[in-house]
Amino acid sequence: MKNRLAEYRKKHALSQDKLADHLNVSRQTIISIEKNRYSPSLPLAFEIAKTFGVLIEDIFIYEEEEES
Amino acid sequence: MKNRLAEYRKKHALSQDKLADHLNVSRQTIISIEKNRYSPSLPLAFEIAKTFGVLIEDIFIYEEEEES
DNA sequence: CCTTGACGTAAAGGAAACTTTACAATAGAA
DNA sequence: TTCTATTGTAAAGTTTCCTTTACGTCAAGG
Repeated sequence: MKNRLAEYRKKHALSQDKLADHLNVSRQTIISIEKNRYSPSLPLAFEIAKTFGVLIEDIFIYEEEEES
Repeated sequence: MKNRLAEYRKKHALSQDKLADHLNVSRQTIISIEKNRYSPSLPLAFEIAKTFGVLIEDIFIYEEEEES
């Protein structure tokens, strides 16, 4: 799973902190998603997409993941 | 968060068991999502949408949730 | 009847997502 | 230089997602 969160965030001139506030999550969560440490929950993915006025599919690019 | 998983599953003539197998998750997971006990992870949401050839937004309908 | 398939519940345990706190590094502005 | 904003790391704890196991119900077919 790739994502373009940092890209969209910068395009909208938001800091990680401001975005986290807006989404009601911690800054750590934003960092973790941007750095691809994990995927957001589906509700959070919806909130993110809504924030930028796009589809979930525009920000999050799904690719088969290798299983552990 | 509403979802139309059961609807899409039936439209494709799949049992919960077959769908679970196809998605590599347990039948409990399918039941829990259909019965709205929780939302799927984003990767699973992608797999589900892919299975039915639609967008995540077609199956999962986001609505502001009341916070505990 | 009895069996089988499909759907449902419950509970305990593990894994993934998210929080809070604390601290470090850099860049730009005063 | 010093201050502030921004991004980053790490660790410990909670909540949500998902698994496994076991069992209950109902309908359809033998």
